[in-house]
Amino acid sequence: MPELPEVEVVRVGLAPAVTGAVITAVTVFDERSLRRHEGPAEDFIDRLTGRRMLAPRRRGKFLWIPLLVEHVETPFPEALDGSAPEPPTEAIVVHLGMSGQVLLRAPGTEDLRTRIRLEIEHPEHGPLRVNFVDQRIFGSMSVDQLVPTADSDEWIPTQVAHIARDPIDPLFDDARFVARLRSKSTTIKRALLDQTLVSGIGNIYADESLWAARIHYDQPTAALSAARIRLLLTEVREVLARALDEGGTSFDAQYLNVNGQSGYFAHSLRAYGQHGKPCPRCGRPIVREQFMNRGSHFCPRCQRIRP
DNA sequence: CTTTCGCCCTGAGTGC
DNA sequence: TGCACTCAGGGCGAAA
Repeated sequence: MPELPEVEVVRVGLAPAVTGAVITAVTVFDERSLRRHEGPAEDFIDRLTGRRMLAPRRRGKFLWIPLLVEHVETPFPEALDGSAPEPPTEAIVVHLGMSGQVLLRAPGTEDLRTRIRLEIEHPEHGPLRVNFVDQRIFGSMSVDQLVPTADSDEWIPTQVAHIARDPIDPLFDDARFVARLRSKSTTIKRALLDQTLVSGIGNIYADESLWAARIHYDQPTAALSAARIRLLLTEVREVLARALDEGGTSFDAQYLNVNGQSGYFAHSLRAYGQHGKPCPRCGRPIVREQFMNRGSHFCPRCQRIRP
């Protein structure tokens, strides 16, 4: 399941190939991968063909590539006097969902279950192919408008505007996160998975972070001290940083990074998928329980609900 | 308003 | 061997 580290690996891998490149052709093999695009496939294709891409950006699990404005006719008279170039107003937004992959390929390369394909031309690297592959089709590509953020100079896609900053974002507000958690009537894993509170965390890194912080997944957040939430944030960052160091962790063998290389680093997981195996801290078997229609893995000795 | 729930989706794996 | 069934879960709209 691609979470923040996997998406960041894709962003970093994609950056040198797409930044400055022009999209020369677009093929949509499965319109279901455009579920987040407003408009038909023809609109998606028309908006992208001929456009030049800028450096890819990311927030949480969302990835987007801003598109340079290259109008033949100048829309605003004041731009005629050689003023600064227009900032990008649109972007390609990519979400990998459960099984999405962005594969950077030589021209002509085919990949099984390619849903969308971009042919691009880079000024230095020449022609390349970007295959968006997605087995379960929970992921998507779309063209979206960029809108200003309230707390910085950057612009983000409208689809991403409601998503909170992620824990490794320098502008992530720890104090605000603590305050929001403590004021909610919810439990901690729900909160970690709520992308409007903190983004980028999915089921794997939620379980890993909670194990590291010794917090039970169903612990009510209102009963957590500010210090304990701050400890959890520290562990979240530690877990994400370790996964980033390893190039993006995923238990899912089908996860491939941008070059098609496997990103499988299951050996670093301490709780997720480890049910029946001894807890690396106390030796008691890790337990798996159903929670929110997904699996929750935890140590029943180290992680207990506190009043 | 806040919180929870159900749906989307497919191929690998399992059991009879 | 073949077939029916289960499982994985991110995000979002609708319901409570």
